[in-house]
Amino acid sequence: MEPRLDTQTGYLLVKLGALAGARFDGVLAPLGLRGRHVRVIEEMRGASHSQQELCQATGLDRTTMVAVLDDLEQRGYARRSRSTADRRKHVVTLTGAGERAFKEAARALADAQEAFLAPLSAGERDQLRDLVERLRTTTG
Amino acid sequence: MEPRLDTQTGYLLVKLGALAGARFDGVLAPLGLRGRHVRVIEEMRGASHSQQELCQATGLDRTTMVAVLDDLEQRGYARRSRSTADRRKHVVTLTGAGERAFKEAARALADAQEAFLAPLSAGERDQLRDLVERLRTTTG
DNA sequence: TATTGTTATACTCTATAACTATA
DNA sequence: TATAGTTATAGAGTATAACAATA
Repeated sequence: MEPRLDTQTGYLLVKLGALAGARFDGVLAPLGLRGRHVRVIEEMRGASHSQQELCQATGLDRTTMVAVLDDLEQRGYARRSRSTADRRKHVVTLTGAGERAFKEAARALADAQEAFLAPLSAGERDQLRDLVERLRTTTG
Repeated sequence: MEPRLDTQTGYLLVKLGALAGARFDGVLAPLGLRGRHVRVIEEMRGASHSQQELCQATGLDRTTMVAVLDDLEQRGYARRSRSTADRRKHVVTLTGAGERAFKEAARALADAQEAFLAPLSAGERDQLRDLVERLRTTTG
């Protein structure tokens, strides 16, 4: 007899990932953000990028990027301006408010992660991180 | 400076879970099944159930269950019949073809999991399974 | 002709609610 | 009136393709 699917590592990984994702979404929601916004902002920090470059860095497609930047611009977290070098491109820059929003989001996410991993000891968390990272870089 | 989000355990867990889910979906697709179908079939094995009971066992809601059972019935993997005890209920039973399809799917999933976890040693897989399981039962 | 950003369209999912047939 | 199953509808999410402006 086959072992129950829901006792297997693969299934557990899928479920745990979904659970973690929901937690993180829930933490960002009160800030009016979603994961993708945070990832895009993180990418913008320190330097300006074209939308194209942001797409490559984050893996979002360009139509999604338009919507994300619309959101960020509307909240005053980012600004778009035409590139003088290539007028097809938009130079996207992070505002001070955007930087502050990122810090707040990063803190909230770190707290949520801390709570999520709380059942494990420090050593076990390191183990988990190592195993997961290796799977992701090797398998994925 | 904050550490990159994509180097953190929580983020890695979310991504790895999504990756594993995509793999498993990909393995089931050629069989014309999705995860939910397999979970429902697994629940039906050995005993008959009402749709309601299948919903409780799998966490699917009843409108989704209708679609899943439509699929399974169309493929000849399941049959619905009126309960004589309570004619509102459908007694759902697994067919021989359904049982065979389940075995095939379970094997394909086991192979996919094996490949997915291949970068880890047997001991590390046990570790991973233990850590993930504990997180899921404690945190989730 | 190709590229950047944008908009429009269509498709999938899901969640809700309305409907039927029984109880 | 409540329950089991079904169907219909609407909303969000995503992916594709068409479009405008530059190059």
